[in-house]
This record gives sequence, structure tokens and C-alpha cells, in this order.
Amino acid sequence: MKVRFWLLDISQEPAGETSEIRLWGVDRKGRRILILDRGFNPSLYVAPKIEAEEAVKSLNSNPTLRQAFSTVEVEEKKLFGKPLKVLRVEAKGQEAFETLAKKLPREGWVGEVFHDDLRASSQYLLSLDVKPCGWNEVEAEEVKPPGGVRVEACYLAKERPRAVEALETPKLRVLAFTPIYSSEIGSPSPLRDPVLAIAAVTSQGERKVFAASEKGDDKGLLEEFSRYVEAYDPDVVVGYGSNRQDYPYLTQRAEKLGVRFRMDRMGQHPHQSLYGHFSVVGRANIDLLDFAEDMPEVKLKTLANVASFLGVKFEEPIEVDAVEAGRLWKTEEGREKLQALCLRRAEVIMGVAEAILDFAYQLSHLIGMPVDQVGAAAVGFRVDWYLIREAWRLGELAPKRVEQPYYPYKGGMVLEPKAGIHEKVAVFDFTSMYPSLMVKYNLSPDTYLPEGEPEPEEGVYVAPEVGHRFRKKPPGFYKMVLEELMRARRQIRQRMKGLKPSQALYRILDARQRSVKVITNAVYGYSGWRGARWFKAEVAEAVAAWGRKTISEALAIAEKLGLKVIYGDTDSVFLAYEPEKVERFEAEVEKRVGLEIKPDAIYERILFTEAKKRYAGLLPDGRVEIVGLEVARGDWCEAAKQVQEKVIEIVLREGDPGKAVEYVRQWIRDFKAGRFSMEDVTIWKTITKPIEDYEVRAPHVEAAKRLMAKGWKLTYGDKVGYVIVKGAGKLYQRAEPSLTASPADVDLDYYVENQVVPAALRILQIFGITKNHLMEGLPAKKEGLLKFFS
DNA sequence: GCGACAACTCTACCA
DNA sequence: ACTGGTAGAGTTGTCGCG
Repeated sequence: MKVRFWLLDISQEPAGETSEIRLWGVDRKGRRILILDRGFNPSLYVAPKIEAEEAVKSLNSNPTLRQAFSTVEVEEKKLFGKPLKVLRVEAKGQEAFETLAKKLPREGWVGEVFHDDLRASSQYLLSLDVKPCGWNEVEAEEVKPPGGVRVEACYLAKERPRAVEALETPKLRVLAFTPIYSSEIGSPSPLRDPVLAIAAVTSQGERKVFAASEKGDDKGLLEEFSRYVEAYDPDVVVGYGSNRQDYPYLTQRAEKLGVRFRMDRMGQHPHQSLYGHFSVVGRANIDLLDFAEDMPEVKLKTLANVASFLGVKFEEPIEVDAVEAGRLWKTEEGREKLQALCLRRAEVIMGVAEAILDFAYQLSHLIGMPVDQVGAAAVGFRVDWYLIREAWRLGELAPKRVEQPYYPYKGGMVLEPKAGIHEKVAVFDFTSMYPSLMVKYNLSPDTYLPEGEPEPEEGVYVAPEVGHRFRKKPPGFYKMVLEELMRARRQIRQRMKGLKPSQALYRILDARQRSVKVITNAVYGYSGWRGARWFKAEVAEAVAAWGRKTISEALAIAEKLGLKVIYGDTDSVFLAYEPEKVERFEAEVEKRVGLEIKPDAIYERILFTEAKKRYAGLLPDGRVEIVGLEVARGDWCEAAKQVQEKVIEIVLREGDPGKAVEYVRQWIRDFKAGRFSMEDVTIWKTITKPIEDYEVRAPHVEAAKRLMAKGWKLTYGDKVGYVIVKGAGKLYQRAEPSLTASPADVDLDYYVENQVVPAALRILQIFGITKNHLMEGLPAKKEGLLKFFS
């Protein structure tokens, strides 16, 4: 019978001489099913140094190798566009595959081995074009599920499944969960501290809290939660910080207590897998924090901040640290409070999931990577996967990741801004400049013509400045891929036009076009990434060089038309707005440069300092946009950011720097009178490497060390919040973790002198205002300030 | 031994 | 653990002085 299923998860079981691929999914009736495919084995591709037929003979005559493979075939493949005769060697199961991967490269006749770095389940997804988070079809017969497996139906594949294009997502059961831990001091430790509660919220609206005993005995809680998960049988399990925190903690805790922590469809505990994510067999485990990492607008990635950003409504508080939780658990009232908080937290996680899951499914579908991995995989690996699949369709082998030397090259062009305030400034952007250039000039590793090679008949494009040459024909890999991506995005957006944002299909299409955009925009960076399989420094370098040429041409056109250029960065041009000239500029650029340029915004008023990449502008709709300045940064205290934002607004909206000066002076008076909170003065900075690797004693590193000395676990990637306290010595000696600092110790002078005043002055210096104008005790000179607004 | 300054480290931004 | 270009704060090293 034909079974159509939406693929949720894929796993592989070693099964002797054949590996068994397990496809976990949901069928059209909404049943949770498992499809066993025993007819697939992973293969390796061998490029021989000798004649293919001779190579086959050598392979067959080696008894160790002969045992490990079932078949060998000579195939015509391509590598970087060049035809390549290879031997496809099909392994007898996973173990044999690993043996071959190890032994084959040592054979004298073997040139290069391919796909030995792709595990069986990956090869399966690749070679069969089976798509995760999408519909697939297979001829199969119903069988009894393997022992321990819990599904509504199980099938044995009779043939290889195939992807079926269909947009809708089945109704999936989603479970959001979040634990609360206890600790006497510092971070909780699974060997020492109990889990006090786990809240679970389902997409059907069920809400539950599992709690430890009054004394904090959590053995029953873990067992109960496991049973609940099995009974509800979710397809998707979402958490926040679950890969980093909850799964490691809960599995270790369960092990210590002698309980089996069961989340999957096989009665096993979660295990760590690729990209540091935890795999829950048969379900998709998604850590929403992974997706929050791609939201640059949210500086401090707390659940509350992410939820607010996404417009998820909730009541505070939804965060509690383990020490506070441990303290609260001691009273009846505290326990109730904590459980209510825990439940609210799980509800917010569900809310965030609703905002993110469509995108996660679409990204997974597009790049062909299981949805539980896609969030945890870095951008480079997402692109890698997408390209491996596209390569396969074109008969290309996936090149190996090879160690590459660092090769710095020149990037985009940034103009010196015209400092000061400008009225009516039009901003133009080249649309998808880098991808478009890659398409236009056929920039790809396979079209690159190394120095010394004779020019082909079809001709070459020569990159400006750097001189790299690229064959005009045939279309290169990147060109084909990018053209397809850009075409797909246009098509999706076209389809969306007839729909309302409230419709489910609209949301799916929107999620899909966003995922296409993410990949499109990452290809240039990927091409210059040393870890990329299709790395080619000359490609990235040529793209950037053509980019500089392109914007230079646009600038020349502006100049010729008598348009004043205010600023420009990589693919954007800021021009003093003159309606007719600007229109001619747009037409002229498209005609002469051959790339699409579009008006992005017309600022009513915009201000630049002397610095590049920093400005603030007032839009016609009244919004103020702040770019690059302290307001836009996560490593300045709130106080400094708020003052700067207010200064910018006064200056842009009211055009009155004198008023801004008065505002800052009053703010300082209030601040010195003690009107501030710890949040206002906390500075957050990321620990970017292991503490011992730091070469200098930076304030945030010293604050981190103090926290660690007090039992807090910090690893790189974590943010440390600290305040500067009164006292003598270097700044790093006065950096106190904000958790342990008290408001009375805060060094107010530091904040005025080194945070608030510099941030305010960044803007106000444009008007000749100095530190003296802002600080108490010195007269604010008003004369001369208003001349800028005559 | 001291202070001015340059060099370097570190983070987070823009495109 | 996608690229290069950039600002800015803070630490550390160096040099001249006498």
C-alpha cells in the first residue's frame, strides 16, 4: 500500500549487514507512524588513480575490503563541475561503512574518497530526496513495530520513498516544558540539587505542573513527567535553553536517582547528537533559544525579552534563579508561587513556539536537515547542507571539508559620512547586491580560472582590482543555486499577494520565503568561509571587489547629476533628496550598472557623527531609527542608552540641542540623587572564550571570575552583568557582578563620566557641545548652539 | 619611577 | 562554528625624562 507521511525525525539502527533507517512521521489520518527501510546502505565514492576497471579489480581482490562492501559500480559524477569517474562502493551496514572509510584512503590506487563523512541517515535524505518537515510517499506494508517502539502504525518500506510537494503542515502535538531547579549556592548541579518542578503545556491547551516533595525529593517528579510525556505522545517538544541546560541536567539527574528519563518514542533517555543538540528519537526536540540567537534585536536572550519582542503576552515574573527557588520552596506559599511561575513560563514558551515553529519547519524543509538539528546548526552548516543536496541533484559530489589557510581580503566600501544634521535624505540600496553579482559574473569555485590557465573560447569575466578570472559559461554552481533561490523567493512572494496575513497558508509561505532569504544572503559569506566545502577565497574576494566597483559607479552617477552624497556603506547610498534628480539617478544606475537599485527610505532628518556605521534618522511616519550608536548596542548600560535615545529624539524631532543639554543635566541631577535601579547601571558583556584564555584583565572577565568563585557556572557564550562600584584601583578591580552588588556601592561618577556623558556627547558634540556643558557646576553655553537650525 | 602615548585586546555592531 | 569594515573602551607596554 502507498503511505503518505510528513517526516518529523529520522534515525538509524545498526542492523548487521544492513543498516535500518527509521522514518518517524505523521500520516494523512493524523496517526503517528514509523517506516522501517531496510533496503538502504551508505556508500562511499572513490576516485581512483588508475583505470576504473583496474580499481574495481583491486577492490575485489582485497579480502578485508571485499568483506565490507556489497556492490561496487563505476559511475560518472562531477567534482567542481569537472567530470569524474568514480567507484560507488556500497557498504554492508554502518560498521562496514566505517571500516571502508578508514581503510580505503590507505590503498595505493585510491586518489580521493567522497561521502565517507556523511552518515547513513544523511545519505538517505540526500540520495532519495526525502524531505524532513514535508510530505513523502512510499510503497510499504504494515508490520509489527520493533520492541520498545511506541507508534500507532509501523510499516516496512517496499521501495524507496519520494518527496511529494504539498504545503500544509499536519496538526502536530506540541509540548512545551520547563523545569525549575534548586540550589543552595550558585548554579544548580544535577548531582547535588533537585529539580523542584517541571511545567508542561500542550498545544491542546493542557497545563500541568509536576512538583518535587516539600523536602525536594524529585525522583517521583521525573518518573511522573516521563509518564506524562509518553501518554501525551507529542510530536514536537519545545524548551528554552533545553539543549544547553535542561536535557543535560535532567538526564544526569535521572541517572543519579536511578530513574529512566523518557522523552522519546522508544523508552530511552535523550542523547546528545550533532551540533550539540539533544535528540529525542521519534520526536522533534526544538530549543527555541537556538532560534532566538538569530534575533539581533534582542540583546539579552531571556525568555521574557524574546517573548516581548515576538509580541507574546504574559504576566511577570517568568524567570527565577535556582538559589531563590530553593529558598521559596521552603514555604507552602513559596511553593505555590514557584509552580505558578513555572507554568506561566511554559505557557510563554508555547507562545514563542507558535511564533517560531513555522519558520523552523520551512528552514528544515528547504535545506533538508531534520528540524531538531536545523536550529542548533550554525549558518555555515545550514548552507553546507543545502548545497550538498543541490549538488546531488546536479550529479556533483560533495567535496570534503579541508583545512584551509587564512586568507584575508578586502571587503565592502564604506564612505566617510558628512557629519552633522541633514534634512531630507534619500537612501538607495542595491537589491541583494552580493548574490546578484555572483549570478551576473558567474562567480563560483567551478568557474574560477586559476592563474596561468589559457582563456577559454567563451570568454571570462575579470574581477576589478584583484584580477581573478571566471569563465562566462557554463553557469557555475553558485549561480545556479542562487538563481533558483531568488526565483523561488519571488514566486513565493507573488503567491502571498492574494492572501491575508491571518491565513495559515500565508504564514507558511512567509516562513518559507524567509528561510530562502536566510540561505541566499549567507552564500557569499559561506564562499569565503574556510570551513566551507565549496570554499574559494577568490570567489568571495571577487564578489567584494565587484561590489566596490558597483557602488563607486553609483556614486559617480550621483555626482554627475549634482546629487550630494551624504554617506554610503557596501550596497547603500545616502543622497540629499531632490525629487527629479533622484528619479534619474535610479534609472541611470539600473541602466549603466545593470543591477537593481531601490529607494529604501527618505529621512526627514538624519544625523551623522564623524564615525562610519553610526547614525540616527527621523522617518516620515515619525519613527526614529538608530543605527550603530550606543542605543543599538547591548554592551552599554540602560541608563546611557536611554539618555542617548532621548537626546536623539529631542534633536531630531524638535531640533533643539539646547533642550537636550538641559535634559541631560537634569537627568544627571536625578541620578546623583539616587533615582536609578540596578538594571539601569548593569553592563552586559559576553564571555567569548574560556576564562583562562583571556590575555588582559577586562572588567567583565573579572566579574565572571567572581561569580565562578561563588559557585556559578559560566561558559563561553554566556553574558555577564556587572556594575562598577566605588573604590580605588583599576576598573576591572571595581567590576562587581550585578547579582551580588548593592545599589549603595555603585560608583555614580563612573556612570556619569564614562557611560551617560560619552553617549550623550556622541550626539551633542555635533553642535559644539562639550563635557563641560553637561556636567554640573559649569554654565551651559547656549549661544551658538542654534545656528545649525537657522 | 612617572606620565604620555602607542599598541594591543576585546566586544559588538553594519552591510 | 558565514565575510570584512568599523568604533570605542579599557589594559598593557614603551619611551623619554633626568
